[in-house]
Amino acid sequence: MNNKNFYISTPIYYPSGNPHMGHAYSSIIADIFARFKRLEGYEVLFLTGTDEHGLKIQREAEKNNKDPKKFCDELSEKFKDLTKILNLSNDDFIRTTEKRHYKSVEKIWNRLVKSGDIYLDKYSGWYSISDEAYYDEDEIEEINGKKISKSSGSIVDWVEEESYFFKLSAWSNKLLDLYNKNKDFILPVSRRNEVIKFVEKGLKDLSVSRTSFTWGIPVPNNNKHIIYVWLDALTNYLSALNFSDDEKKYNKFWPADVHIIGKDILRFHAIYWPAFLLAANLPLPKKVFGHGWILSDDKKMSKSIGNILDPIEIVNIYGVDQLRYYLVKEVSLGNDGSISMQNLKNCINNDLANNYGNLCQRVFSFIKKNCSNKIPKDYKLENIDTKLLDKLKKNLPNLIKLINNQNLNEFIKSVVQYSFEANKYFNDSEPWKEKKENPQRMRTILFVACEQIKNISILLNPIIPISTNKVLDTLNVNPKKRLIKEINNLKCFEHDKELKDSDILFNKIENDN
RNA sequence: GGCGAGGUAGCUCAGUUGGUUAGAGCACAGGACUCAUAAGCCUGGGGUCGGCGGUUCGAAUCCGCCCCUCGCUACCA
Repeated sequence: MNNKNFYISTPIYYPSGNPHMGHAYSSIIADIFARFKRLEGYEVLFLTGTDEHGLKIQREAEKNNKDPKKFCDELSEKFKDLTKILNLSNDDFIRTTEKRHYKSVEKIWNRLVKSGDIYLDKYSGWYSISDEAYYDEDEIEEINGKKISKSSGSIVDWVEEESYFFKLSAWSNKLLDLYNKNKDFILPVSRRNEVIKFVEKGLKDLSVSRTSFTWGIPVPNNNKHIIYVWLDALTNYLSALNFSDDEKKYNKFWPADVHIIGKDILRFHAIYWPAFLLAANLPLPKKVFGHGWILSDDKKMSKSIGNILDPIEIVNIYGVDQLRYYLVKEVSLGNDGSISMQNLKNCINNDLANNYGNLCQRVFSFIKKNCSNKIPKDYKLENIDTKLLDKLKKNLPNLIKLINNQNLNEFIKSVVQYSFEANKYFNDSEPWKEKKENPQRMRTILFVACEQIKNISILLNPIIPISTNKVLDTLNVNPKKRLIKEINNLKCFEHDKELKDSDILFNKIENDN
């Protein structure tokens, strides 16, 4: 019951090319949840990494005249760089080419063989080399004596390949049970329905080995085969716990609390992964959250349209907190979301610079000029003050719930609301008038403003950690007190210390058009 | 084709079990103030809630039909 551990993962990324906005988005939202759980006092394991096997990587490596491992070393490094650029708080970075991963994949494989869920058979079907895809009988047609794919028009050949199979079909009912009993297992709900409908149609056994290429983990005791990349890749979530030989870490963090993924890999996480685990008699992750895609000006990003938004470039120009904030504010988590440079600028200027940033600035500079640069301690709270503070305090359980239900958008909306209110409070209280008429009142207003800035900063900390830490540094709030439970604890300030110097938090962005 | 989701202000969306003049943010216009990044605060315009029909004292909210958009439809990940 007192389990204060939390395990969250991003997908492991396929490094066949450079990191892009989709990777950044998955990572950022996972990071936000990880950071929030830490603020709640949890011990968090936040995992990300790279998925490095498979035909595509092998091909890309060959194209670049590189050994696949070396090829992956270079690209994986770029994904590691991205974790720094995005200021991710990941505790580990797993690569599927690591020894610890090989060992845990082999362990899973052996368990599946032992349980009788893996068997050797033949895979056969109409295969198009150019499409790299198999087609069903009804997806092909015969023209001039040649079989071709209806959709792509490419020639297909009948091929037969020896393959190991996983008895996926045997698990349909167990999976449906799982979806039924755990309404939260697949989120958002729309995705859950998709998966259920899909499974209800019945599942075929899954081919889980390949002999047509070599870049992968060999099947134990049969080196002719390598293990199917998804069985390989999904196991990373266990490898990072040293599944094969460290029970302590495994027991502490498994099952995972949530796998954050993109909707494109939902099936693998919501069907294959729990099926593998069920068959291996291992506990299942508690939640799989499939987010939508990031579109640029309502279109999928592509080189030919020229609408690619590069996360690294945006971070370089506008800053990492700015990108993080914008992505989670603008995109409704779970749905596809459209982003644009114009909206990014508006968002930075309105929410960050004018609202939160300027709130801090106006309060801090007022204190500097009128209170010897120290947060007043002789405050006497009046109705308007407690009303402001209590509103946030009372809503706190609800805010926590929003995060734990992955309702990031509502969460941000609420927090921004507090920032509005704090600005209004400052306006309405008119400390510049009280300065002459009632200095005591002025000091109270400034204390309350600082307290609310502290509270808002803690709440925004998982989203914009660098900026909020600057604010909390300015306020001399001990890093150990930057926790959810310290919200509305009026004793976090060291009133004898002067405020640290603070620069402009968020520069406004000039519109050049 | 089959299954599913959705169409609410210029844009992004909220609208709980049907109930008084349909809301928020952004964008736009005006006003008073000055502590602050010419920021903040106040006020305002703007919507036949996809269309038609039905149930009801009353529907964005329930039912039917139609139009439009999007997602899933198995081994590339």
